[in-house]
This record gives sequence, structure tokens and C-alpha cells, in this order.
Amino acid sequence: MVQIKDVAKRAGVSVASVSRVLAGLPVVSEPTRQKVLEAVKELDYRPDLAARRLRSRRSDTIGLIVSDIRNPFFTEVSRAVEDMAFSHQMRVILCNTDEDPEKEASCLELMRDEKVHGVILSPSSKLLSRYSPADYSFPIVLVDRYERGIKADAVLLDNFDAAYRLTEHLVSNGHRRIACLYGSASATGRQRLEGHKAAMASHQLPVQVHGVPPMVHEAHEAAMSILNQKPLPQAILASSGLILLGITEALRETKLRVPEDIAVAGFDNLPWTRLVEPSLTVIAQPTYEIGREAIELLLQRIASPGSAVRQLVLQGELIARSSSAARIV
Amino acid sequence: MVQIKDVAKRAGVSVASVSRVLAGLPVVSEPTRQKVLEAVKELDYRPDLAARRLRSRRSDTIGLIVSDIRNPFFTEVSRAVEDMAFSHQMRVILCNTDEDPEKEASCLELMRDEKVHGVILSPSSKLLSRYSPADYSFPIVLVDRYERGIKADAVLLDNFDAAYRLTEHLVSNGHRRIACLYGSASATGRQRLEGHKAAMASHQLPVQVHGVPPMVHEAHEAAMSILNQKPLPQAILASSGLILLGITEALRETKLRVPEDIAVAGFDNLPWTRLVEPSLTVIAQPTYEIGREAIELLLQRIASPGSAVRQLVLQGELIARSSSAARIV
DNA sequence: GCATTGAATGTAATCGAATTCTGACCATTT
DNA sequence: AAATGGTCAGAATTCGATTACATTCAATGC
Repeated sequence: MVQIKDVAKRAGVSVASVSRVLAGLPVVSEPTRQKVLEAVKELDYRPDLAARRLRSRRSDTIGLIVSDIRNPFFTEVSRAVEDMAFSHQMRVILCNTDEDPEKEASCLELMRDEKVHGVILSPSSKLLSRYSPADYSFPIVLVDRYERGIKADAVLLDNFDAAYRLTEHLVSNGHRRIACLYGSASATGRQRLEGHKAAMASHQLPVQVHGVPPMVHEAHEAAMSILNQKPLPQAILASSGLILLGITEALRETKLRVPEDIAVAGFDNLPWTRLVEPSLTVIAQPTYEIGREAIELLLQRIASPGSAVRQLVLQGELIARSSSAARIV
Repeated sequence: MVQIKDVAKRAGVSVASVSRVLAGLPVVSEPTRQKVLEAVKELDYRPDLAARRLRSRRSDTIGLIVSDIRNPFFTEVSRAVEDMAFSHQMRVILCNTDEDPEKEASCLELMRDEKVHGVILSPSSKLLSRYSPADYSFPIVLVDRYERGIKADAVLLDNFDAAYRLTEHLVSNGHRRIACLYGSASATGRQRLEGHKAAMASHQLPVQVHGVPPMVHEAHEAAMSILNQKPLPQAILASSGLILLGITEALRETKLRVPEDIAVAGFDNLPWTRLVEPSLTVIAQPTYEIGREAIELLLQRIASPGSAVRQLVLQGELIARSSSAARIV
């Protein structure tokens, strides 16, 4: 194991100088710097990260806590976070919580043990409802989920606006009786519900809303019961990609034609929404950007712990496809 | 910062005893153990991981190197690896290489610097072709990609067999002129090609194969040119989920009916393959299991570095759906 | 010519736990 | 009563870097 004193000996300087060169401090003369770099290369010296972390009390690590990395939204966010962290010479520790508050707590403990510089967190409803940054020894940036009034950095979609515009789109295409399936378990789902309600109210239309747990199977069941009722809604709106999936499955079991019998629109521009027949109208989230902004915000927060908290609200993009085509009157 | 000597003082024992209790060594009396555990709880003592890692020379970390975590196959593998690592009190460092040998090299360097106990790696073709375990200071388990004769632990799908059975399925449903689009860049794609060829040969059928780069756009283009030629193949087989996606897109641009005009089958049981019309016949890979077995193999290798290398070959499951229905003769 | 400055560099303390060693203490065995 | 052995306190050392502090030496000011 070649260590810093070997490099120092080889270069004919002190260990302090080697350390300074490697840390990029400006208090080293050019000849010394050259000698050190040469010795490092000749010996193929690699600093011991454990020793460095112990002494410098910096872990060069950040945490990412999500419910499930298999959710395409989080997959994309994670890729963005990994990319940015890597380019800042930082490591990422990833945790899956499955929306379980206990796992959430143990992940946060893990982060404390690892002495991460900060954490990007998508909290469960339960954690969000009692969330306070003061409970943690490291800065946290929330992603995707946030509740008005919480004093925390966050990067979010403008859920209200996105749902409002999606509803407007349906209404302007002639759909009046619109059923809305929303994820009742998350703040995000409820915010989208509010946007939907507001849009309906602006047209003096009555709402028909159904809260569902955020699971494909449950959404599927709920959609089935709506599709079997009379009168059939003219359109159906899903507050998430998962729910949209459940609805799509349900529609395939019926003889209903989309959009002639019933129009469909939802959230998350996943690859399959473009491939099904008819293709689905969705709100696309800027997922990679959300991840990138989250880590950006986190790094700024680490750099200046005292500054005021900020919420970054990004806009969704309405992608109109066949499933919500204009109603023939 | 509460540290081990505070715990020792509180419990009225020596630091050595605290260390022994925490390490679970059997050379401690029950009363001592109790006193220590109590003091740990009272003080909420958390060992400093950097100090522990420096002294014990164990990082409790393993690496996972894949081309892109957004590939659903790797997403699922990564979830399995995270789960298993977590339950073994280990961390995972994830790296995306984008199939770029330079990034691959820098990821492997990173793993060395982090002193990981081992790495799970899905190598690019280039790395695989010159792969030798002796080049690395830590054990490596290959996933998804492997070439006969390489002395390395690996967890794989039986690509030859899966492609053979998929081809058999098409042939037994009356399809004779079958076009095969395969990923020419990866060992996996070429192995599936061999399985396809063998199945065709066993029926004395001529093959029509097309190597494509592993990108949706390229697969799309290649599929278009095949669909425009005469005579039209009776079926088309894709060697990966990505290529299947490209083909599906191309089919939507034509007026061709599936499976009446042309049947389709491919790899990877992604959610959308069940949702498109008609639903697609695929080979499902046991992805979560592949990840789980990979880390199992890695942990065994870490425990006994000397033992013989093993390749674990898992079977794909043929899921027959509408897209490959029997040809009417 | 001597004190003063300050940039460059060296020396040694330090980070916090793991581990080794010595010696004390007690209980059991012979 | 001496010998043996198990348990553990306490002190010292180690892991390999970072960094506070000390030192050197040339340049500058008066």
C-alpha cells in the first residue's frame, strides 16, 4: 500500500506539501507541485478515502431517499442525481422506503451515520405531515412531494396548474362529465385534485372524484366500477402514471371505444402512453430536470446553510394525443 | 459528538469491551454486555463509520456498474441489489457507464478507491472481450453479459435457449419466413441470434437476420425497411425490449395488422407489452432474481476468494400473447 | 545592517475506533 | 497453597490522511 509519506519521500518534500498539492491549495510553489504530481503518477498513489474522511470530517456523500427506484419518475431523478454528484466528485447512497415510515426512519438514521452532507427526499404522507427540517442534522431537499407552508427546500411540479390545464384541455374538447381518479395517499395527488376541481368550477361543471390508493390494482378496480356505471362519464382523468395504467387496463376489458365513448388523460409521459391505441394525452414532467435542480439546490444549501428556504416549482408540459380528441357534437 | 470512550466511561468498562460488544465478539460477560448496550442507548452512541473503516480496513460497500439505470432491466436488478445489500448492512455505490469504456474504467477506478468488497458489473462488449478478473483487486460478478470461456462468476439468462424457444413458438404457430432483429453490439444479442438460427436450422428454414445498434431509433429504421420489402416476412423477432419498442413504433406507422399480416415476438416483459394492441409475446427475464443471485454469488466469492468460478444460468419464461397467434392456413 | 514580513515548507498533533498487550482479579482445579 | 485459566481494565499503538502550528529563508523597509 503506497501512502502519502511514500509520495513525500519520492518527491523529496513533506507530507504536508503533498496533501496541499492534492487538495489544490494555492500555497505551493510550481516546482514543488510538479515534483509531487510526478511522484504521484510514478507510484500510482491513491489517497485512502477512509483516512481522508476521518480526518477532514467530510464524507463527500449525499443521500437519495425514494419510495421505489422502479417508479420511472424516481429512476430518472436518480440518474440525474448520480450524474450531477459524480461530476462534483460526490457519492450517492440510495434508499428505497416503499412508503413505509419505519424504513424511512431507518434510512434517515443511515444517512446520519454516514455523515452525508445532505439528502434528497421524497417523503411519505406521514413523514410530510410532521416534517420539520430542524429534526435532522443535515440539510434536506424535498422532491415531488410538498405541502404548503412547510419550511423546507423543495423541487416540485406545479401540480395544481398541470391538473388545471389538463382539465381545461378536456373541457375545451367538449367533455363535460369528467371523472377524476386521484391518489389520495399523497400530497401530490391531492394538489392535482384541487387543480382539477378549480378548473371544473370555473366552467360551473360538477365534479366526480374518486380517491384511490396508489396501486395499479386498486386503480384498475376503481376504474372498472366507474366504467360500469350510468351515465358513463365523457372523460376520465388520472392523477398519476400508475392510475393511468390501471385505467388503461380496465378499458381494455370493456368494449368501450376511446375517445368516442370515453376520453382519457393523465400524468407522466411514460414510453407506453405513446404506444397504446389510441395514444394517451398526458402531462409530461421534467423529471431529469427535477433531479438536477434538486441536487443543485442541495449543494447551494450545503454551501450556505443560513439562507432562506426555496421552493422551485416547474411546469408540466401538456402532450395532447388521440385519447382526448374533441367530442363530436 | 459522543464517542466510544464516553460510552466506556458511562458503562464503567473499558473502550476495548465496548468495541467487543459492538463487534459481537463472544469474549464478553453478560453483565458487561448489558451495561454497554444500556450506555449506548442512553447516550445514543453511533460509531463513526470513517474511523471504523480506516482502522478495520473494511468499507462495507459493494459496487454496481451498469450502462444506464433507466434501462428497466437494470432498474430491477439494482432494486434487488440494494435490498440484499441493505439486509447485510452493506452500502451500494452505483455507476452509469452509458456503454462508454472510458466511463467504465473510471467507475472501476472509483471502486478501487472506495475499497469496495466486490462489484457487480454489466460490461460493455469492449471490456468483456478483454476481460480478466486478475486485472482487479476485488472480486467481480458479471450480470447479463458473458462470453463462453471467460473465467469469471456470472449470472445470466440462458439466451440461446430463450431465443430458441421463442423461435420454436413462432414456427409452431405456422410462421416460416421470420426476420430477426438482434443487438449486434452485445454478447447477449449475439447469443440470442445463435439460438434463433439453431431453431430455424432444425426446421430447415432459411434465416433473415439484421444486426442493429441497441437504440430505439435505429431499430425503428431497420424495422421500417423490413416492413417495406417484399415479400413481407410472416413474423418478426426482436432480441431485446429496446428493439421490440422500435419495431412496435414502426408497425404503428404502417397499415399492417398484427398478427394477421405479420406476427411479432421479442424479449423483456415490460408493462407496456401487455397494454399495446395486440399484446406482445415475449420472453420474461427473472430480473429481480438475477440481481439477488448476483449479490449472493458476490458475497460467497468475498467469503471464499479461492473457490472455483461459477456461472449461474437462469431460464426465461415464454409469455405467449396475441401478437404471435397461429397463422391461418 | 538589522528588523520585519510573508510565502513556502516542515513537524507533529489529531480524527475515532480497533486491536494488542500487560497485568490485575477471581474462581476453579490439583 | 500453588497452579491454571477466564475475564476484563487500562494504556499504548495503529489505520493514513489533514491541518494547526512552527520554522526557514529570501525579499523588503528603514
